[in-house]
Amino acid sequence: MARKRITPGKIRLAEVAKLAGVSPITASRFFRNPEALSAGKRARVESAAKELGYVPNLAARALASQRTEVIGVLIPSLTNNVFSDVLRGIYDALDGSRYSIQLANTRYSILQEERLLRLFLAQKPAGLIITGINQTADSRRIMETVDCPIVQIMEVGPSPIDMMIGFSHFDAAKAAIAHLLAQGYRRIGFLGARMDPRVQRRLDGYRSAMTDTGLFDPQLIVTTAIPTSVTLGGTLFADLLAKAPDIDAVFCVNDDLALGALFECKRRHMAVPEQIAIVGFNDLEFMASSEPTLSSVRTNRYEMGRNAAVMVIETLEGRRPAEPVVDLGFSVMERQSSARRN
Amino acid sequence: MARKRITPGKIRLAEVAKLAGVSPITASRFFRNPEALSAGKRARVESAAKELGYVPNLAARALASQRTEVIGVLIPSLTNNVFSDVLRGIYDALDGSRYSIQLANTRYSILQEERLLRLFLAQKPAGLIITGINQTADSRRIMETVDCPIVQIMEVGPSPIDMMIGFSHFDAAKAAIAHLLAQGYRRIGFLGARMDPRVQRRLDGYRSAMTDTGLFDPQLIVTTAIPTSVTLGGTLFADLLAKAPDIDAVFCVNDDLALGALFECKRRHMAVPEQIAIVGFNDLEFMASSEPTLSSVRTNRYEMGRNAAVMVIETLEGRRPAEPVVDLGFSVMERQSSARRN
DNA sequence: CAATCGCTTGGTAGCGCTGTCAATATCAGT
DNA sequence: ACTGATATTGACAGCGCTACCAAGCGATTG
Repeated sequence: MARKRITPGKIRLAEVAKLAGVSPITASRFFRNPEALSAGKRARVESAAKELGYVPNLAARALASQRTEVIGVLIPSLTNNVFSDVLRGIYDALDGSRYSIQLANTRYSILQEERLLRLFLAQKPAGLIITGINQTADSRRIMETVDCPIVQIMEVGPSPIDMMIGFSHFDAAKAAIAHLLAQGYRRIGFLGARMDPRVQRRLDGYRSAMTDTGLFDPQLIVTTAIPTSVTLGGTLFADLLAKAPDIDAVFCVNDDLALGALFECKRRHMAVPEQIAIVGFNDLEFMASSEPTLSSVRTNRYEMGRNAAVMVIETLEGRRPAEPVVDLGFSVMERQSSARRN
Repeated sequence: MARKRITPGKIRLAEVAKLAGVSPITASRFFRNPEALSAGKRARVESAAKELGYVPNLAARALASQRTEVIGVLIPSLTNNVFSDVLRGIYDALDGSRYSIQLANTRYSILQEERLLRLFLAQKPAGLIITGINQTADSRRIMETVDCPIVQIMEVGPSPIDMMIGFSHFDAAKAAIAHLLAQGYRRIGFLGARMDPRVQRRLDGYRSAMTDTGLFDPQLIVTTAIPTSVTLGGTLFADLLAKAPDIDAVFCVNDDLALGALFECKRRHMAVPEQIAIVGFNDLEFMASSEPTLSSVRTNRYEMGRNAAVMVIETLEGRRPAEPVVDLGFSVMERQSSARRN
């Protein structure tokens, strides 16, 4: 004989319904769609729930309704402060809503991403936020067949799986180089780390700008697969100087590298921007307060995360955004480190 | 009449059991405690599960077993890169395990923390990781009655709720000041932002060290409730100089402030460390590669997160750590910015 | 050889909630 | 007053899994 597992003190929906004098199903509706109840019952259920301190059992709800209120988030790194800004936006947008976040780290591997994707989707998430536009063919196929809102973040490109929010890394890098060119710099080096797809597109933007003006020279490019750091910025800058001692500017694919390059300049007593101009990417907070202040390409990371989450929620609530692809743009913050040479 | 909701194609535990030629309950046991099965059945269930691509339904499992495999994590900030290191440690430790993370941001409010705590505990988490040792009395009471492993992280102190891992912020700050004193600095300023409980304890450590040597002077202390930033470091340092122009060193409660102070020194053409020594706190990556390199107090944030998660898992699996309170210590990284004056 | 023991396996029921549909109450229109 | 339409409410069963208990079975023991 199987046991009776009844937990005596626990407050279930049935208890709330009983106190409110309605059927359990009506009480259930109160929590999911209050408008469907008459004002009287609505008030009764509400006060009964409050009186008993009722908290719905999410597992039971998920099992019965065959869906969850969890939004899966796949990002490539927890270290990179770019993603912590995005995450903050996502968490802020979901704060106070019924939805929660399940986060996973792909470690910049699209195979790992595919594995995590399968894991997530098996639990029927309410929505999905995924980084970038470079997924495996299988990942794409899986996501296209699944029935939940999906937002690709960090960049925009052709053929979104569902929705998309970001900016063009190619254009952003190109604009940074255009700024340096406009300031009169000609031998502009490129420093890149990690070289994930978005960094690659920044390199493409750099190459395009340099080629357009006939200034392209492969000697000006230094890249590595190593993850970024300030220290690495100094090292790469030193490498660049060794390869191309005549550079007059350097574009760094992120601000950590730019800061590292700045420190390396100081160590070598090279004047910034007189001898070397420096431009970074992302416009982290410290760029505006360094000495000299560092130019950078501002990207709207917090807004990106926030809007991505909002897009998912709106879709879930039947108010799908009119425009599935949102380009948040960027702006080149021109500061002392790349000021016009005299 | 109610409907039959049977989903035809779906692979449930029953299908796996059927293919393996065992009862559903035996298949269930395979996933929870493989050792309980005979080798033959174990192999049969395993291959059946793989063949069908079975993925357990976590909601059903949670409902039936009355517990989840979710570890709740309460941290005060998503912006602060100190916490991103801790989080990375937690995620790494849980990677590949059956447990997942539910993260929430208390925004440095213990009332918010209490609210989130109630929310979490209502879902019966497998474990809990919570920041700091300053919880509301109600929070403490709730946590003491709940039956799951709890780890308080970031600092150590008396009367842990359950387990604890961190270090003494008081001792760490005191050691930093001791280092400056040993180097011959006497008028040592203090820069503090946010002033959460841990920062307060660093201030206490500073005060203690200064008082011990008869050098304490309230004019040397500049604090603010504003969240930290590099820019703020510059501003606070300027404030400090206005209050106490004769300072010869400054201890900053974190590295962002230290970097801001360094830039402010450069702007004012004050030589570091000749005129002003600078010591930060946390030893973020950039401290070792700035120019001059910046002294700091190294804290083991990644290890803290990792070990906290491991402590939770070990407890869940019946191997409770012998020592419930772990002091991870710290080390003063003595670099150029606080080198002995000539 | 019966009694006992430990290991493995299975049957039954139920975890707490919601989807489906039917039933009832309410209301406007003729 | 009656019909049909609409707004509310309720009954039922079942979502997929596991807790509990019992039974089967070979090995051990006196």
